[in-house]
Amino acid sequence: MAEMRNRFFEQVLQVVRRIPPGKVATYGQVARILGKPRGARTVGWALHSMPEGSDVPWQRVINARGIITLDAHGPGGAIQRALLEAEGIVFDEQGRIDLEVYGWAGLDLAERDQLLGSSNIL
DNA sequence: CGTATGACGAGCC
DNA sequence: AGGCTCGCCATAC
Repeated sequence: MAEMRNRFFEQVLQVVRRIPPGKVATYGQVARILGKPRGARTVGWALHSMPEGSDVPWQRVINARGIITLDAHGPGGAIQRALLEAEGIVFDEQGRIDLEVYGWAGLDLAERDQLLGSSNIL
């Protein structure tokens, strides 16, 4: 089989690539999709060590409160915010994104199964 | 092989 | 309400 050592790192990137423009997902949500409901931190770690020049829309991942965690008061956060606003996402006065409006619905079961390698693990 | 490190999250003070 | 602590988990060293 091809690379069965499919690192968690890569699984995270695969899921993030599925987040459509104008939508956002939370670290915890991505972790849950990968079967690690308590692995939110690890998702953050995966994105922070992501290779540059990748096609991964990393900016679409924020925390559970709808707020940008990455360097919130520095250039990193400003860049992420700019990228999201360019996709049409609106931030409220507190710099928060309304997950009820912009939250990604997530993958349906078929997609998730396919992404995870479909070895009928569930 | 043990310790440290986060772009988190939920709970407690 | 806002801030601090503790638990989680896959890598890095």
